[in-house]
Amino acid sequence: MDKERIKIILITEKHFGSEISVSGWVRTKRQSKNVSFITLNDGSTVNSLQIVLDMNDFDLELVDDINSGTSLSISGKLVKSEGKNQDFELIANELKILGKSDPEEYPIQPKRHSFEFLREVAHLRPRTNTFSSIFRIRHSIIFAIHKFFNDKGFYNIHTPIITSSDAEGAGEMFKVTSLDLDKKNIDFKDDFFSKPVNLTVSGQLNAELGALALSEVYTFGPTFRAENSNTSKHLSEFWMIEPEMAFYDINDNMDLAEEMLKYVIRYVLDRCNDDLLFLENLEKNEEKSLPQIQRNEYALIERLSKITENTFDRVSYTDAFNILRNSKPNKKGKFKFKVDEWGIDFQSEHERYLVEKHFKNPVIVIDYPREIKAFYMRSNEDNKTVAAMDVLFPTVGEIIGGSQREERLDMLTKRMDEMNVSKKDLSWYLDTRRFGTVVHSGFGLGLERLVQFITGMKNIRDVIPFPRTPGNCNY
RNA sequence: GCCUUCUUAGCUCAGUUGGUUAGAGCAGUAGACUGUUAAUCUAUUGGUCCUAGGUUCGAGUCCUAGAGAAGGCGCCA
Repeated sequence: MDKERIKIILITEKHFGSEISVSGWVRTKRQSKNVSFITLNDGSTVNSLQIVLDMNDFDLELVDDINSGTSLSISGKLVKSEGKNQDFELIANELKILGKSDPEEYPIQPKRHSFEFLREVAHLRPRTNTFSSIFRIRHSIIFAIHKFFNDKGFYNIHTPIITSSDAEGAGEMFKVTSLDLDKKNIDFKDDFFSKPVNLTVSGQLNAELGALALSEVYTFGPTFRAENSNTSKHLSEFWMIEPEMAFYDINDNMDLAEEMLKYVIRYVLDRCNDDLLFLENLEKNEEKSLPQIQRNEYALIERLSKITENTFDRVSYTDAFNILRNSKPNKKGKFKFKVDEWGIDFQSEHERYLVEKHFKNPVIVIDYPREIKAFYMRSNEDNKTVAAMDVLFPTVGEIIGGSQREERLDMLTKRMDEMNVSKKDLSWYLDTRRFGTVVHSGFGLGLERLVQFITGMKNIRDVIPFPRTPGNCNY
């Protein structure tokens, strides 16, 4: 007898009419005198398998012990369903309870729970349709990213998680130590690495070393930021993809970013239709209680399809600045931060206006003022801007930040001096410019922000299995 | 970190200008039911109204402080 996962049973007909065995967790049970129904899910798909129990064949005591959350192993015959909501059902002839679930204690009920409540039981939320869908889609996104780069000949390199570099300026870092912090007069020379070290905030500088040897590389690793950020778009621990390519200028960099995002979204559209449909319906139901203006103009799957079909808009910082300065909300004083002086950094409200109101399309903004960007970005001819690029998406905002890197040693060291970045600490980085430097580019993609966009989830804490945020590190 | 709002049963929520013994649906429990679909029907258990002070004859409701959460903002991916 075949032991099979529910996904295979439901999408192929190969088991129809035969004896099979399945295992999974009970979603609901509907019990009556002569016949009972169990909705069984094993996480392989958002869809569940209906199990039919003829009550003449089973002890009442056994069936009474089956509740939401109970794990079961069942053998039976797969037949055409007499009910309306499913094509197949399993007529059970053997049933074994693997693990009981006390219905008075089990927090997941067969009803709608708030995401806030499910965050408090994050260890059990993968048992819900919503979160199992999200985590299956998250897997497909991860897999598609690796496949995209592998198919293009990129090499995946692991950049360090513990780092002695703190010159990247990407935010507050978590310190890593094996010292007893209760002791006074701590000297980091006595610490494990004989110096202070941190958790990484970016693999970029290390990835550049790889690119300047293997030409095209990418990192895909955890990233840690100790910023006290309390928003629906920030995590203290998240996953970042950072491709880094030798012989790519800023235009090649933009082309790659756009191609990658479209590839990944297409991949998910092609393979996760059931999960996307489920999330789309969830979103529609949520939006019913919202005023029209707060609802999405297009349903989830259509939003994703549009991304893959249309070319991203590309605009220089200066042009975007002029669009914003001349925009209605700016003239009417609707922006909290007025757009009046060239050189300001765009705020969330400005990015959202560009993407959602002006272009109504993903936008890549390039050539930002040098003063608001990092030291390693390549200076443009105008001596005012750098070859930076930010990919802005609807709802989630900045999904990618990247640049062409400054490959000219004299220009790079000049910027480091101006911005007080230690040349001594980064001498290994400068060596790439001393020995066979080349034009190169790269960018960073926040995995969770992409998952957020693709699943339509409003809060980033709901697209990572175990979210870490200020004051919150459980499980 | 800042601003705003919220915290009532296991969950989702109602609770009037401060006024008897704080309610509903779902879940749970007991029973009924020949095919259900978050099954249905009957009965029923369940409360530190976030915490600590205060005002008042009287506080779920008003005030102060604290804790936690959500949304927005900043920092960024």
